[in-house]
Amino acid sequence: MRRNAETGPKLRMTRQRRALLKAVQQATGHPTADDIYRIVRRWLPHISLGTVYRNLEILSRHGIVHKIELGSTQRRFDAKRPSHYHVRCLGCGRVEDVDIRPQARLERAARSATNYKITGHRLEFLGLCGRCGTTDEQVRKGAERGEAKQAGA
Amino acid sequence: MRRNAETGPKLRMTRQRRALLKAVQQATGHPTADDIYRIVRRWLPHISLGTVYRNLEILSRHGIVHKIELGSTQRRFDAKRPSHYHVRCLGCGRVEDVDIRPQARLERAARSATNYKITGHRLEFLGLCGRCGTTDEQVRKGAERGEAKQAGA
DNA sequence: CTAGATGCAAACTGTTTGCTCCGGT
DNA sequence: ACCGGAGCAAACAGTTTGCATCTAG
Repeated sequence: MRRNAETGPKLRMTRQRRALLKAVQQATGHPTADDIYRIVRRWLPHISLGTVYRNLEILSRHGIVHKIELGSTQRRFDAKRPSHYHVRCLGCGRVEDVDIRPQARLERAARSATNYKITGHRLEFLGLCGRCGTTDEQVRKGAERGEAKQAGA
Repeated sequence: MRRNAETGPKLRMTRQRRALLKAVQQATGHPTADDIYRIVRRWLPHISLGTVYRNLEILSRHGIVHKIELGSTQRRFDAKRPSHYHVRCLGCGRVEDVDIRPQARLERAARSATNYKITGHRLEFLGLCGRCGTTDEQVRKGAERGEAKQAGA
């Protein structure tokens, strides 16, 4: 099943596709596939998780939603927006946007430091959110769960 | 089994632990747990994958090896070295180091842009390695496999 | 009408864990 | 001798896939 990533076969706008899109857009933060599944089931109780994954994948391939693959093994998605960076709370795992403009200079630097054709970059900050930052307890819990804690990975 | 992430109980230097360490250090690039498993079995044919994971986790908790969790859902490890950045080839998936010093300014910027206690960051570049950069074919393959391709995730 | 999409369930991959026996210190 | 560690297998979480059936265009 050869398929060109850019143009692909024609997409059909099905009920579930529309619902998925709506869910991703209305979801605050950066929902996981499962979060989205739960939301969409409010409108389409019989939608299957497979459909959610399939569509999230397709939509992200078409640049309509954005797939986030950083830290942890679980993916998160968000409505496609201009590139931006994220913070991940080491305590509770939540992910939020960081309002810093993408630094083209980083890619320039990487370009001259490697022999790769650099096409992009991902930057994620690690730390403690307001809620978790006060207790500190969760950091250890996080560390025990195996969440990374050092910089510059 | 409460366990302090920083100090922990005393570590025992077992045969398999030593082998694991050796494997991580001698492995070129950034091996996955499974790569390491294969290497170590050359010396300890009966070591179990569980042991590999357990130790990699422990060693990384103690800052002896470095766990990389970026892109893809599979983890990679390397011998602990000063923090550094990585490039991931969108064609073949290989991961290499990028020789750029960690940018403290990024964390400073994130600190003022959020209300998180920022403790670190991870930066990964995406692109095509020398081998894949020429064909371009693999990019589409990568896209089909679902590898991300846009920046600033 | 028909290629593409869905639902469902089974399969997979990578990782974690319970348990019992083993071996560093 | 003690207690952390090893081996093994079963359990998990997240994601993917095969197949028969449906549906948007």
